[in-house]
Amino acid sequence: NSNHNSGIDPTNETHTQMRNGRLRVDARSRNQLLPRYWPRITDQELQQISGDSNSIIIPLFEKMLSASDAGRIGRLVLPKKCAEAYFPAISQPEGLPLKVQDATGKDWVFQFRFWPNNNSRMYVLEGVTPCIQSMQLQAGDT
DNA sequence: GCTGTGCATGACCGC
DNA sequence: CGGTCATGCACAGCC
Repeated sequence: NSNHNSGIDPTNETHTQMRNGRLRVDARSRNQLLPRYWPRITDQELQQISGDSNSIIIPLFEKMLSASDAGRIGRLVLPKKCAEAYFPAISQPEGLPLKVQDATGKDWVFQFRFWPNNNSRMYVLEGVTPCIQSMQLQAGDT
């Protein structure tokens, strides 16, 4: 778990909630992300995901899928701060292919890229349709 | 037509 | 009121 981070005050609210196994909010997420993207996975769910592996899994962010995320376009919009905090830095719009592993150990490859948007960027994952269909994800799912 | 790509637009929300 | 992001939409290829 993330308690190895010495910056966490053991008496604060986040820690208490984690001890109760009810709500986990990683300290870095609290600092950088809007509350709507805070990971809300429970310790119990996290333990189920990690299974028997020796991996330490640190929740970074969660997103509720929009209709267009889960639709047929196959593109999932990434919240900008989430992408820039936790994904590789990309300087070209074409971005990078990202290989990611789901909780069952299955590998997926998504293209992590961005579009120019006003004077900023919109980050997206392309090629998510196989994953979304395989997991039968719908709008509103996390 | 239809479908995918690349961006534009505008509602919405946090400040 | 400025930035974000869900979705609109024009354009290009293709059938």
